Amino acid sequence: MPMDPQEVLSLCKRRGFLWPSFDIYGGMAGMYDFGPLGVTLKNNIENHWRRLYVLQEGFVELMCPLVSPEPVFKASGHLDTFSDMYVECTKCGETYRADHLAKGLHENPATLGEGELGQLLRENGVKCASCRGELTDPKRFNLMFKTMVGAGKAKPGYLRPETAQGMFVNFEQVYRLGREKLPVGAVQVGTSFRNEISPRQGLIRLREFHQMEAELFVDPDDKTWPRFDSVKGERLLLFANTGETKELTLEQAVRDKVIVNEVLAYFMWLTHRFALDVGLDPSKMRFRQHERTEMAHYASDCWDLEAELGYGWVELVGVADRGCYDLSAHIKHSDADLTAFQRFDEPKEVEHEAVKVKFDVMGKMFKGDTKTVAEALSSMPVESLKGAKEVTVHAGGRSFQVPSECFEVSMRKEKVTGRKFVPHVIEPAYGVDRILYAVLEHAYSKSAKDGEDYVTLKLKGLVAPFKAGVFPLMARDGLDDIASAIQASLSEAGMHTYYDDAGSIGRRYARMDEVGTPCCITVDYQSKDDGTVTIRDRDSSEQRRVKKENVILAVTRLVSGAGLKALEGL
RNA sequence: GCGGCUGUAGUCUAGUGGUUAGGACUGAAGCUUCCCAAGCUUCAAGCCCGGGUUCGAAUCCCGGCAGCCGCACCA
Repeated sequence: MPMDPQEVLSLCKRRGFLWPSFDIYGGMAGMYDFGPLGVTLKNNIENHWRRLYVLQEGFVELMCPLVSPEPVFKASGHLDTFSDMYVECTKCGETYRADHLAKGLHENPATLGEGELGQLLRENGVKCASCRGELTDPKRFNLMFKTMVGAGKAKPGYLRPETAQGMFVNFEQVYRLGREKLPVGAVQVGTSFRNEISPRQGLIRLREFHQMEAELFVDPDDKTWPRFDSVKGERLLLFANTGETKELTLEQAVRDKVIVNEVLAYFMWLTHRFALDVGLDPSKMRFRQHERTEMAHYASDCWDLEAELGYGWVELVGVADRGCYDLSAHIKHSDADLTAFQRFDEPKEVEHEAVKVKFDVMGKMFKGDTKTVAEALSSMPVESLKGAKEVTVHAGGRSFQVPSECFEVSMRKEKVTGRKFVPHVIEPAYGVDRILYAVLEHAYSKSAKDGEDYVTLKLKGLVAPFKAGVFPLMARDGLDDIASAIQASLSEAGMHTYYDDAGSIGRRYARMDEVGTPCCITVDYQSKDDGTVTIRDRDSSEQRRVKKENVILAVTRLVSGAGLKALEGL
């Protein structure tokens, strides 16, 4: 039975995980405040992710500004493709994507400006599809928040719609700091912004949200990953865009070309691993391959990790092979050298056919155009020049007839010490808020106790905000002193705990169950006699006695999911 | 952004154009040597915001904001 998200969100507010922002001023759609438990849960999720990507896989972490100058998004394509033009019906108010209406009227309507597009629609007499009413002029709506940086001659700036660009524009630094070797990867964990038209569904579509993105720069001719072998027998459930659904080992998936390459497969596996670690239910998870039409045009393959939630199947993570698109775009717009260089073991003598321009002949013929023509000629494929009496060269918007006296094609020897290339990018992009919500929903468990609903959040110890509750059975007779000392020792050991001496013991257990605390320590009268305390496991609600000096060890074991039997001898 | 539905303490909810908006849970203080939301006493907390109609509006109307559903959107 699907969970009602309202119920989960209600618990989130009640217990201090998160709630809609700016409530006292009427609220603002698409914005959420994180409360004490939500912040801790988010930190725990993010830190585990760092453990995998930074510690285990060796990515380096960056932190870049949220506000970026316009050229960044001109290069990335966000300025053009992230903004859509709309027209509205003046009669019934229906809105349409202007470029969709212009389909068939122009070969590429997406390239037109507001004015041109408006004119095109008017000339062709396009009317509202539902009521035949007149349409307004196209209006641009960009999903990026715009601002101005500085006063006076202020420059436009945009709140970043993804963290990825920070890694791309810093490729030179990342490559250099990685000692100029590939593969090299960078990650960024932080806030991004999209001015969504209609935010919906709680944490699923926010205007201000959190991402954990990794950009792995690889040699296009070597899309392998050193740790692949250790996981190649692991299985993933794959919904391919061919319509087939298969459970395959990573090795099979790569061999059968279901997944385009090894490194992509590896990071899909790592994503799966991460999802299990933070407590997502494997029976409500799948990888879905993007349809060819849905994939960005430059991507060679893209898979989403989806989770089944009360909202349906929701994308949590996208793992894409983005080819050389991002770095090439920044090379083109910035003129920076965002390439990698692979030195050969031995320099190679390479012989190849090359065009040699005879400037003496050409200069007399083309005068001031010589340079332009020569450059264009040199960049033409050698095959098209060989044996030709005359070739047509297009340069500077003009055509030139160049006779063969002006050049010759000959073998040329070159010493090549290595190859220079634009790395390809493998991008695993995680949506923190969606993952956090999915973790909560998958952990949400309701049972009947004395005819009433009893809610337990079965969070993994790894992500649980509190690792243990610490209670004196009675807040007197010295039980409270013992309990306080135990809490202090757990804090010192780095564990976030919750001390509670109020109300009945069952109520205190219930409070902890509802926020997913894996275990509770209770100091009772026996503790005074023999120095033991009880430790209760959340999911079974059973308890064991352990010596109070072993409490840290006991909590550590329960948090790691070892179960009560791991407490033998403590 | 469009259309439909909705908005009462932290949560769930009752409510009639008319006195002090009712209940449950939660929360707080206390009592009860008290291990699974027990019991008792006391307390705190609410009509989304702004206009209008009316002698009088939580209730009717309009606008805004927010939520849900559908459409559109989701590089």
